[in-house]
Amino acid sequence: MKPRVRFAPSPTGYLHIGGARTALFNWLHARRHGGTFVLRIEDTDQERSTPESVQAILDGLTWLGIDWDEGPGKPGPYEPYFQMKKLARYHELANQLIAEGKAYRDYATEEETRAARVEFAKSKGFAADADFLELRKAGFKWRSPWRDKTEQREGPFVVRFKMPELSGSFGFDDQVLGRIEKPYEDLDDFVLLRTDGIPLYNFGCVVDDHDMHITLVGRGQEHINSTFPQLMLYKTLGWSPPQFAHFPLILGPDREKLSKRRHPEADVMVHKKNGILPHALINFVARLGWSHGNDETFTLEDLIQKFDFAHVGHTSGVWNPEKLSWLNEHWLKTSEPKDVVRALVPFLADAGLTVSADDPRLVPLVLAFRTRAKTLVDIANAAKPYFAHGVAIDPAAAAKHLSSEGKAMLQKARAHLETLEWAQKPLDGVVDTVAAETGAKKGAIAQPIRVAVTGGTVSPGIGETLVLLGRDEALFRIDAALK
RNA sequence: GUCCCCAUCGUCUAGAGGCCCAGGACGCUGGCCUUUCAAGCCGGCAACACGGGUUCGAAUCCCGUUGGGGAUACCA
Repeated sequence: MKPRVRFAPSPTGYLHIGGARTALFNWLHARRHGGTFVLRIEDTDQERSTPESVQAILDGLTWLGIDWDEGPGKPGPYEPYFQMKKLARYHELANQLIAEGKAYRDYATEEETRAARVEFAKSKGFAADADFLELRKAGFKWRSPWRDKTEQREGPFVVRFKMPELSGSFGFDDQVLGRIEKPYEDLDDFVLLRTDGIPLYNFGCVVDDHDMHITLVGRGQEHINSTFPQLMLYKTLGWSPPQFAHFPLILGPDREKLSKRRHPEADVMVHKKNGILPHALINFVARLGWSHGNDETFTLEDLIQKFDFAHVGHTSGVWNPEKLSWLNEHWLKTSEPKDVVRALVPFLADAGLTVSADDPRLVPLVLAFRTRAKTLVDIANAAKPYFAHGVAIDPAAAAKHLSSEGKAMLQKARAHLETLEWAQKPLDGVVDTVAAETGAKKGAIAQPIRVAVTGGTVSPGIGETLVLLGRDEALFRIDAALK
């Protein structure tokens, strides 16, 4: 059977790096087995959900090259793919559960729940106004007086699942972690529908995964515990649950869970801005929590061919910016130059250069600087002087290499340069020619040329640099330096 | 607190009882190459959390301890 998997983000901000990896693992699984990858927007948190966030998620996935078969902009058989558009469906199911005595309307007022809370707090020695979560930690459980009533009345209510009183434990076989179990008694009457009629995560998630015929749910380990109430729902609704796969978390360099607040790198798009290739990020994030022997670099095809849940790790991984950087350097060096150029163009624009993607100077430029750059930003910055007319010479470099001897060498080199075919090889030869002629060291010839032509002491090889500049510009700069 | 998950170099990891006095990668570091800077190449440092078992034999299995993370909402 072809798998149907999904990525179900909540649109409450940018695409989070952890979410991106969850999406990737699911996508890889679908692509490998010829299955379907569904994108579902869980927008039930009305306070935090925004249309901009939906767009940010779509943009992030698109940049990474993760496409979806069903979801926003991709009509499919199980529409809609936004939870807020199928409220009626949740209500229908909730009412069915109520009618069957498997859920109930909880009309408990604020006062009633508070009274119960205060009583518990007192018995445990807490202040009367102790934080709800603190009390939960101390073992407070809300047991509604409406649990066993069926009467309806006016006024707001939440719909709660009526947890059966069962002994023993239940669980599931996680595709990465193995068997996970929990005693029934650990579950309580969780809320299905809020007062405003909007479903809560556990309910909406189960209904949608069922409705969308999801066969495997792959998500972060933070959801392990919510699998249990969800399993109860499947059982109660008479549905068979999908398989589950829980992926390890990604921690920040400080070993805290990667969060939007403290970790800028949690935003997928900051890496785009930083000049990281999308595939480098994919490669990095894939290797964080998954492995394939000693392999480190993977093309997308490799990943699709080799990815499996069995080799997803069990341990949280720490974000390692150096490794991301190395991977970016690797893909900068090994990708098709044309592809690098395409990714580079926006950065050129940011650097103030209006160059079209098919400018013939771009490929040689990428070839010259890709081994010297960590990011596309580096390449764009390096490229800038090559598009200008004339160059400002660094005084320290001039002092060192454009002394009278330096200029003498430069003069000799210039004379040869004029006669040569303007290509890397013959141009490189000029250093040897002058060295043979004068008995000087190669550095004493190459450096004055380099400084004259680039303004500094660091650049690609002389021949390559000269070609990049073009004959006219190169000669112009040399003459300027000679003055 | 309770429940759940986890535990190999600083970091990501290989390792499914003997092939491991533990391999790869990043980083760090020494060198080679070299007209600069990179890249590349060769080398080095560096780990099985601890304690008990099981076994002829354990990084690998079991138990406990410790440590880390996650969940405990009318967020997802």
